[in-house]
Amino acid sequence: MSREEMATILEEIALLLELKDENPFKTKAYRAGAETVRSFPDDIVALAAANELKGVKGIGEALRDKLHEMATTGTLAFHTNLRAEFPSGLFELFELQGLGAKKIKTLHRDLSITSIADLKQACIENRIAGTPGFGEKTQKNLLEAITHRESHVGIFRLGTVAHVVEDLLQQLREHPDALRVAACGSYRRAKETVHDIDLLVATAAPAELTAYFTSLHGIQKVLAHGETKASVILDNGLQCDLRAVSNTQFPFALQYFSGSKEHNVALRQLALRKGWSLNEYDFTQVRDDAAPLPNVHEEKDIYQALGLQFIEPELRENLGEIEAAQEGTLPRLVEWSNLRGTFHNHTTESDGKNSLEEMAAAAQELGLQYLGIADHSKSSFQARGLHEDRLLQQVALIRELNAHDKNFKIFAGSEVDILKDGTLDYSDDLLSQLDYCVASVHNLFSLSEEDMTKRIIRAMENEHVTMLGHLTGRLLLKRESYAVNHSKIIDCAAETRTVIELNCNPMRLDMDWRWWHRARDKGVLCSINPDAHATAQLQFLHFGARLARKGWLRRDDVINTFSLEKITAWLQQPKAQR
DNA sequence: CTTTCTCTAAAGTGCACTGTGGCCAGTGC
Repeated sequence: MSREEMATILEEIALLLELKDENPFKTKAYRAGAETVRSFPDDIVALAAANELKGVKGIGEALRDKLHEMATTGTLAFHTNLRAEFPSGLFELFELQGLGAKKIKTLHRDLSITSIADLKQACIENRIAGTPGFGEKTQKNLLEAITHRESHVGIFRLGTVAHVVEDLLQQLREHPDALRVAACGSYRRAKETVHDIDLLVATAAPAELTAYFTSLHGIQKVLAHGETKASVILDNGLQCDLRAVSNTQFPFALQYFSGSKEHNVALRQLALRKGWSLNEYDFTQVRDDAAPLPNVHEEKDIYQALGLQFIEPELRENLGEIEAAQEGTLPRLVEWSNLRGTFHNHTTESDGKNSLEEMAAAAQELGLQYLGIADHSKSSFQARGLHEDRLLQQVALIRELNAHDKNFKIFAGSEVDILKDGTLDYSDDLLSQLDYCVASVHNLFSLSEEDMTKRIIRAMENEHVTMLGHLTGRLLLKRESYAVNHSKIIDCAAETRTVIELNCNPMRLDMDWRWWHRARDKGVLCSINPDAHATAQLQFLHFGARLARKGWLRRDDVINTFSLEKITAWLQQPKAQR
């Protein structure tokens, strides 16, 4: 049994105990146990099997025994028995906004509802309103939550698919007949969410490659399997297509299947003007007076033949990139390797999983020169936000650690809550003692657009606010953005010299890439921040770089490409002069 | 269920919002 499986079972037990109305602290202990298992810095499965978990914080006698049972037998009787008490469909009900254990229990007990499908039917038949604890409004809200969820079935976050895709690519590359391998489609264009994955392989033996592909590990179902194309559903429900083409067709197929559709339509029109037709396999002459066909070995040759600069995949949305490529004015996009540090990260002081020292070590290992620590402020109770004295202690510790290391620097900051009226959770005096500050909204999401915009603008006007955190608060495929006027925020950021964060936690990717081009043109600077709550999450910076590219950002538009010397001096300047 | 200012029993993030049902309960951050 894997570490992840053990953690998932503990989490499931927590849900089941909630349904049984157990002591809330008991359920919390199981959830905490799941987290401990996930982030344990050693081989916890082996330790559990050997019964050597005594003394691990958060794992007491009961969890120790259960982990031992799972690690040795592969199952847990306690869990199996508990599961048998409830229908399995109940679990999906937890995914609906507004439903928790208590209400699910009532729905199950009073209305025999055991799945989302049941619930939907009951809402439509008006059977929910009138049940104790449920009224007209709740029924309407539930129906909306179900609709919202349905419209997102089959959509996946970039962060969810990235490692699956990279794994499939690696397996394909290992096949001796695979000459070139690539992922295309919206994944290659770095869309924040994707519907499916398009893989491409150049080979002289297409049938062997498609057969190999359909037999790979992690495939739930084969939808179609032909000579040059195969479609499968992966274990996580994601559809994945493979196309096998010849080596000469490869650049055309790569270009074609990378899209976007709109970008390709515009490209084909350009080709027609030269007398060529462009499809997924080659150029062909369609007029007698056509120019001679170009030699194409790589994707960039296609763009060159059409009189264009090479257009990076992230930009291919037909949002001005073709015109810019004709004029030769495409930006040189920022790259992951340009990043020297990052600013919005948490530690165990608030809701992070790793200590200050561990986070700093991980950042160094990643090749960064500096790391900004921005734990939550006191109003974020749920995240164990820091009161003034704890923040000052943290600052002192950071100063002390910095004194020992000349090659790496920790910046002392805070993710300070923007309160309802736009004032901040700490005094100006305290904020002035920090190296920088990220200001974020964490509550009262239902304010009107006008009030929310005013609230955020007031915060940006504070001279101590270096940057604005996750502008819209969205959680991709889970929670809508709160209402906020992007244009006004961008204008204000330009005026007040407030940096806007590109929060690159794959759940957020906020501010949205569609706004960055405009912000950049107004002179707004970007900070790519992983919002890391654990050392491994510093890797989210990879997604950040890709989304920044998608937003047309160059190296100099992103402050965490600045060297340690430059960023140190930059932070010390008064905000108005940055 | 775990931890501890412990040795057997108590304490364990706390507030705001929504909607329902009569001044509270459930959910979410």
